[in-house]
Amino acid sequence: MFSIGDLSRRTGVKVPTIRYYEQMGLVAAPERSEGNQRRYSRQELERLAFIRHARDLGFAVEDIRALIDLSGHPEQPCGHADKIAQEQLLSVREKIAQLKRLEAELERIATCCDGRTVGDCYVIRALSDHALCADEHV
Amino acid sequence: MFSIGDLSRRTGVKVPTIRYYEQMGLVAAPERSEGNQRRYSRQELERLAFIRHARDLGFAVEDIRALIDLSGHPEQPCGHADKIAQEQLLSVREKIAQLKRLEAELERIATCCDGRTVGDCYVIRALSDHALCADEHV
DNA sequence: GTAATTCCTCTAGTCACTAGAGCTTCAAGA
DNA sequence: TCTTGAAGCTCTAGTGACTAGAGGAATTAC
Repeated sequence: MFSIGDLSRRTGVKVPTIRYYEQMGLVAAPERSEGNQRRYSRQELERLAFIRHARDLGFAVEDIRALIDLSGHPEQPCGHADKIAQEQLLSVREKIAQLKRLEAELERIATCCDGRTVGDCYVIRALSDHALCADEHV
Repeated sequence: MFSIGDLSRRTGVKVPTIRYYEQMGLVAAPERSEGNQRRYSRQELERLAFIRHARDLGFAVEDIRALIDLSGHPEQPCGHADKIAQEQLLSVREKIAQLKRLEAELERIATCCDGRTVGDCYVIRALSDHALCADEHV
């Protein structure tokens, strides 16, 4: 039996976050001690580790809920789980592409400034005048 | 004189967002028409464009507030503006690195699944068992 | 003159937590 | 056994950067 603090240390999920997940229905409400404190089993530890892992990978809470539902039905075809993962991969790739565009422009902006005062600061000018942008971001 | 809708169309910032920026003090409260509708000058259009541009580049509202303050004092040294931009560049690079790690793992997870049911679905198994991860993400 | 569009304020919701107040329980040492 | 300090409890409210909707007023186009 683990206390909520044990669970937190073992999974790296903060204590208030565990309680929040319980409220959201992502983890079930566990047993309680005589003094009303949460007591978790190994199964619940594993589920929380699953959630942590999926959150680390950027899955939304709703996706995780779907994946948990799926994992409770091991006889079903797994196309759905696959689809969720594929979509997540796509969205990560989009974010990377977007951030790379930003990186390029920020590089240009942040390394060009050789002015001495704000009046001729390239950062400020570049932000004021979109025409200075090499290409459209977003 | 522009209505809030004109401003929105010209800058690409949504109408409620413009009002939100006003509430946050990022743009000044503009003049009003006889019927109490907002009327903006070209100067305010430009400031909003500046904000839009900075947001596109991922600057936080607080950063933008600092940049606006700076741009109001053109005689000051621009080290601060430069610093904000440099920090933003660093944080974008960190995000890219992080997302690339996620991409790699998701790729592995999402392309390996040749199981037919959830019971042997690689997606679910990989999420359940962190040991299947090639390397630590986060 | 009227109808459609745009505008107004206000409250509340989004996501995934995080912080804090005020209280109770638990575990370890004396 | 007592005490003390850490950890737990519930509850409300705050974060960032918007977004949605209600209910009404002003503006614009025909």
